[in-house]
Amino acid sequence: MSTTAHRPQRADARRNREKVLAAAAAAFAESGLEAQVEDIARRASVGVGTVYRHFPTKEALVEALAAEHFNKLAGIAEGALQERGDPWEVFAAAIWRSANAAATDVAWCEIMGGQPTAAQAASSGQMRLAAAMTTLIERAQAAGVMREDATVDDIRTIMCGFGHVAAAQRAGSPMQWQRYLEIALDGLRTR
Amino acid sequence: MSTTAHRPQRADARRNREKVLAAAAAAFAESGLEAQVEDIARRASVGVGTVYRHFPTKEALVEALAAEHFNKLAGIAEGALQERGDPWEVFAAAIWRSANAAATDVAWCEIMGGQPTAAQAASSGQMRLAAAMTTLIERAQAAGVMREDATVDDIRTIMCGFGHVAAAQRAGSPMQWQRYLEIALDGLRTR
DNA sequence: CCCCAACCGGAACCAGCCTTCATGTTAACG
DNA sequence: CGTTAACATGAAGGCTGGTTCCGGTTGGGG
Repeated sequence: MSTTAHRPQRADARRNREKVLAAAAAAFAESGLEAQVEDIARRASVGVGTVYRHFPTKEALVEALAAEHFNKLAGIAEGALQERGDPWEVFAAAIWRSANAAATDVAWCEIMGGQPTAAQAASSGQMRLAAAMTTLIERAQAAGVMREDATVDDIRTIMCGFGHVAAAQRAGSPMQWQRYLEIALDGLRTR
Repeated sequence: MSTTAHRPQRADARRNREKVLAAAAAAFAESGLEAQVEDIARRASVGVGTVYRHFPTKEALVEALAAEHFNKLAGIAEGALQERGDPWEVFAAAIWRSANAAATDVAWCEIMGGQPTAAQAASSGQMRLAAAMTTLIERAQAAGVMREDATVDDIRTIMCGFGHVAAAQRAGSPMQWQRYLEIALDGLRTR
């Protein structure tokens, strides 16, 4: 009565799960969150039913990818914690790295741009990201290179704006989000 | 064969058109662009068919309101052109006035945040807004109080981000868009 | 090799929402 | 007041896109 996992998971099932995840990542990256489940299934060479076997809902799929994204962002921020040098440069470089990672992925931008779901807010990636960012900010402020009143929420807000700008202008002027970041970062710096 | 307007428009028709427009403005302001046509009709005490008699499509209704909004923004910017005083203060005040006008109107924020449709881009409001903004920017730059490389497109981008931030966070922290603007404006200023 | 639970496929289903249309009503001109 | 074209109504239509479900398939333990 304890071995619920006598037949844990079939090999092909696991394989399909990965295919779906990869296909979803590609579809969302290209078309944003409005990519259709059927398109994802097609890319994975799988029926829609299979997608739903592995993820109860389209949103669950999004959530899974969002978690991945936030983990990557957390990784970038935590990496920056290790770096030596001018705290401002360290902070700014982390932001630029994050932006560059997200900019080519429409869904990633949209996730950053939208307000986080309950699931996201509680995800470990978000927590780690917020923690690392807080330290980066404090260090920069201690060195007197970042405005004293800046908070993690401000960064979140700026990155939210970034996400929208990058997602919205993927058709128009492609590099406008870089200008956006230049200006916003300048606004965070001490003068 | 010239008088196509023998019976130009019935009085009640004109009245209904206004009711629809007002109802749409209210519905969009409250629920954003995803407000439903049926809701608009209900608010106007009118059938959906009547809405479609006056506006061929929901999008046309949005377009009409968008034009109104851009005219208001143009008015604000042109008003600023008349003002005396530090060009930075004049510019910044115009931005704040615009933001405050839009912030309580979800659809307005979404319109600012989305990329402009062809119709919008060609609207007289947009043109006037861009023209006035350009002058405000040039004056500030001439006075040495705004970064030299700033352009109208940068302002557009920043206001696009603003729209999204304000619309996205209407549920969460309500005043975060103000922080956003503070920082972005600081980034535009000369240090 | 057999068998069964796990798994797959994709047509059918369903809900939300914009739009149309056939029918009934009304302003306004003569 | 009669006539008519303009107008209003809201149920029905149709499209889009997520989700379900059942008949068929298959991995893998015995």
